[in-house]
Amino acid sequence: MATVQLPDHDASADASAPAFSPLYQQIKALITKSLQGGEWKPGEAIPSEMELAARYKVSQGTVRKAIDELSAENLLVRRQGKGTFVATHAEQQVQFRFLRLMPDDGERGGVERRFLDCRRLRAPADVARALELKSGDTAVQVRRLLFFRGRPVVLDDIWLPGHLFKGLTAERLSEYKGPMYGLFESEFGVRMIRAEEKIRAVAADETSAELLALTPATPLLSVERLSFTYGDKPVELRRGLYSTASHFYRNELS
Amino acid sequence: MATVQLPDHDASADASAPAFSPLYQQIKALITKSLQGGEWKPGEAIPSEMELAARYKVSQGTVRKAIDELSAENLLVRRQGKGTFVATHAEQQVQFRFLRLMPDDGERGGVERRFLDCRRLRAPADVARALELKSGDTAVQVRRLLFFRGRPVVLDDIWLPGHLFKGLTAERLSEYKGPMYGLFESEFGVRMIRAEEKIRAVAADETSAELLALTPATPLLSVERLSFTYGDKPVELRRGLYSTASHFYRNELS
DNA sequence: ACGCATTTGTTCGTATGTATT
DNA sequence: TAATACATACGAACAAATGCG
Repeated sequence: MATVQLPDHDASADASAPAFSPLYQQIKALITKSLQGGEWKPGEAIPSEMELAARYKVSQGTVRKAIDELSAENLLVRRQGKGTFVATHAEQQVQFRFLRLMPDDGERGGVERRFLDCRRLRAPADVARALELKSGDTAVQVRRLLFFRGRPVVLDDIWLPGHLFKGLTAERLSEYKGPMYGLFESEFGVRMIRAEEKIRAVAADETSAELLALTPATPLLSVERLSFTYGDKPVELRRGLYSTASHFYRNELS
Repeated sequence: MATVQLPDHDASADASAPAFSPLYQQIKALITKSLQGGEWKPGEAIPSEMELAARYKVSQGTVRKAIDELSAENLLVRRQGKGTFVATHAEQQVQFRFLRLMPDDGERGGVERRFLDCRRLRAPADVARALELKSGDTAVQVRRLLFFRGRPVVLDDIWLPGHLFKGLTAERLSEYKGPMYGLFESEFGVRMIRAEEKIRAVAADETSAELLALTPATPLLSVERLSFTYGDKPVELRRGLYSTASHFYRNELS
C-alpha cells in the first residue's frame, strides 16, 4: 500500500511545501525504488499492471499513470501484448541512445571503437567535483576513439567513480560488444538514465589532431557530458572531441 | 463526431498501413486543425474539456488524453483551475524557448539585439530547398547580433519564406519587444512549434570575427536551425554562429 | 491454422480533490 | 462562498498484439 494515502487534509499544511503527492506519484516512487534496488533488471519485464495494482492496493489506472510517466522518462518501455520492460542500453534498436553525432549523408552505419587507455588514479579536482567524490578518491579514466566508416571522428575522455567500477579494464571494454553503457549496466549495475551536455567549439591541439587524423587548430566540437543514474546521482563525466568535417551534432527543439 | 470512428476492421487491410487511429488521436488531429486554422490564438484559452467532449461527442477522458499529448508537445499549456491555453513564444516564462546558449556562470540575464540587415531577395538554391520554395521565390533575409551583458555572442543569419512575411522590416523587428518568434506569431500568424538543429565547429571568418569582437579563425559553434510550423512545414532557416569563450550550448539527453 | 489466455491500449462513466476567480 | 476547470482515482468493458498449445 502507498504510504501516506491522502489523509483527507493536513490541517497544519503550510504554503509552498509539497506536503502531499498524488497516489500515482507515490506508486511511481515505489516502482523507481524497485528499479534502483535491482528487483527488476534491465531488459526484464516488470509485473503486469494488474499484479502491481494488487501489490500496491490501488486501481490498475493508477499504476498505468505511474508507468506512463516512467516510460516517458525512458526508464521503462511498454510493449503491447507482451508487457512492460526495464529500459536497457544493450539493445540494437536504441543503440547509441546518447550519441547525437550523425554523418552528413544518410544514416549512421557501423561504429568501431578503439580503446587507448584505461587506468585508475586519484580524481583531479574538477572531476571529483563533478562526480561528487571526496578529494583523494580514486577514479577510472578511459580514453577511446570512435570510428565512422573507418575514419576517426570522436575522441572521448571518460571519468568514472572508482568505487563503482572495480575491475574495469581495457580488455573487458574491448571484449564487450555493444555500447559501453550496456557493459556498465550488466557488469557493474550502473544505469545511465539521463545526461546533461555542455557544447563548445575549440581548436584541436597536437595530440587530438593526430588521433583524429587532422591538422592542429582545426575547430572541433567539445562535448562535456555529465551522466546521472537514479536519484540524479552523477556517475560519469565524459569529455568528447567531435570532428565535424563530415558529421554534425543533431538536436531536436520543442 | 470524429470522422471514421473505428469501422470494425477493414477486410482489405494490408500490412504496414495505418488505416485506423484511436479516437483520441482523431480528436487530437481535430484540435490541431483548429489551432492551425487560427480558431484559438496563441495565449488564448481553448474550450474546456467538457465543452470539447460535447462538441466532438466523446467522453471527457478521451479529450483529456488528446490534450495530454498536445501539451506534451508544447502546443498547449494546461493550468489547473484556469483552463488550457494555446502555447505562445510571447511569454516571459518561456522566453527564448529555443535558445540553448547559457553563460558559464549562472543564469542568462537580459539579452539585447541589434539588427544588421533585413531585405527581400530571391532565395539561394540551398535556402529554397530547405524551405521548400520554388526556385525564384523570394525570401526574407535577416541578420542580427545577440548581446549577453553587453558583449556580442551570437550572429544569426535568418531566412524566411517571402510570401509569409510580407512587410517585415528592420524597423518592425527593432520596435518589437520580446522574442522574434513572438512577433512572427502575432504579426504574421506563423507559429514555430518544433525545430531541428545541426551543430558543427567552424573557424570564424573576417566578417563574423569583427562582428563578434574576436580574432579570425577563432573556433565558433555553427548552429543551423530549421524551424517547423503545423504539419511539419519548414518556415525558417537560421544559421547561427555562437561564441563559446564564456558560454556553452546546453543540451539534455534522456 | 485456430483458438485461448495474457497484457497493454482505448474508451466510457462517475466521483472527488485542488486551484482559480 | 460558489462556480468553473483541470487533476486524480476508481471501475468496467472491449480492442489489439503477442505467444502458446
